[in-house]
Amino acid sequence: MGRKSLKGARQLEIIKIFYKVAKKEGYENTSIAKIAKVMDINPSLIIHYFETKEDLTYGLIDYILERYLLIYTIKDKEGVTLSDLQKTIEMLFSKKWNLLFDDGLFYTFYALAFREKKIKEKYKSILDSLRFALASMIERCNEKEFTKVEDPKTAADLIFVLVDGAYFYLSLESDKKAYAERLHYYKNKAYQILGIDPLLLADLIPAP
Amino acid sequence: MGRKSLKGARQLEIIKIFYKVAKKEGYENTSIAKIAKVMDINPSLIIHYFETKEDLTYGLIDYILERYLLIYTIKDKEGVTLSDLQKTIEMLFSKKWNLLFDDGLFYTFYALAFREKKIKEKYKSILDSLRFALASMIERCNEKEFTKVEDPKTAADLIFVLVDGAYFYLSLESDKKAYAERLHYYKNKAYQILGIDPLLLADLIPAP
DNA sequence: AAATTAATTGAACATACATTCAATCTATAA
DNA sequence: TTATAGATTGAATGTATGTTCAATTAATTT
Repeated sequence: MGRKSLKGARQLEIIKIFYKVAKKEGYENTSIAKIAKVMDINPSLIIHYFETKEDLTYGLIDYILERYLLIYTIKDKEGVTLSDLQKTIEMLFSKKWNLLFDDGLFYTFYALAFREKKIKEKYKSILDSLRFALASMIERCNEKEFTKVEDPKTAADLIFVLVDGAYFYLSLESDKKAYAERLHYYKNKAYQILGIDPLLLADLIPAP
Repeated sequence: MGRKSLKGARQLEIIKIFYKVAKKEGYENTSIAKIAKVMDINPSLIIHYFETKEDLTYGLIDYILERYLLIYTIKDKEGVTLSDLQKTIEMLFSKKWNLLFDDGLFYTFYALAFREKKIKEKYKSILDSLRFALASMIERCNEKEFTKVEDPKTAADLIFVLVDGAYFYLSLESDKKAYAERLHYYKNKAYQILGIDPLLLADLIPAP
């Protein structure tokens, strides 16, 4: 008996507002009081659902990493086609995910990982699972002889190094044309690693 | 007449302690009061030399970026040899600079760049100058026919993408062996880009 | 209707923060 | 020696922080 618990739902609501405020004003400028004000609730209610601010922060990190994982949604099905692999590459080198999660916050918590082991492990496991997913996709493409990639795991790693390295620099680039050209260049490098001629797939690739 | 100004020297002292404390406890946990306590001076003295905390933070960022630039010290002289280029590559793929500046803080302020235009410009200009320096080094090696790199600028960019992308992932890797192996692999990729056979240079490269 | 469980509020807490201002101390030049 | 400019202190300010606790309100079951 008693009242139905809203814990899960309420926690998510709070995290979403936390995310929203932190995106706008920065994580370090986002207090429990601010979140409460935006939600028009009492700050102590937030403490009621998350015992400490630390817990709340971990909640936000999980939220962001889940969305980070979500954007790539690398297919796990058996019936992988070359077009699936290609769509994945296109996705990795697009900037669609900006709509799903904030780069600034992603890097903020990445920086935090250097001092907090828990966060480091979270990030590591997410990054690993993405690499693993891409590697097994390449493997299945190999099996069906769509590709002939020698070492799928190494190839997947290298592609992600390109992705991460490219965005690290390009996030600072304000010239949109330069941005697009560079990204396109690195994308072609990725296709090269896979032994795929991007010209053959031209129909599916939007012109740069 | 009057007293000699200590401004410059004192500012540097303060920044160095700021760096030290922030490295240990994180930027967001480092207050003016904490810095003052470590230095055994009054907090208001810090405000006297840096009008606001913002100014102090910019000072720290400049300090870190200067050191970041310093570690690479790409030679600017005319007499560039193949060994100079090679030393640069070795340096880029070593982790020596950990002694000079803290990765965690470097990424902390990198994350801040997403919200603060001034910081973004600082980072961009540092990253660009490194790329430019490497590109012109390659060019001079081309002139002397040590290398035959088609597009030195693009090659330099690509090498830095490898560096940045590799460290982005590897900073989360705690397995030292895996860390070293991966780094070595990406370094070889860099040599490949330059058309240099790393085996020919084996004497200068420490075994992985 | 009564009992129970959870949601929510509101007041209060100690603490830490960046910054201010006036006062004092100290080195240097005239 | 005296005037002066800068170094340094110390007290004070107002604001924001995370967290606590008791009190109240609302939903659900018996």
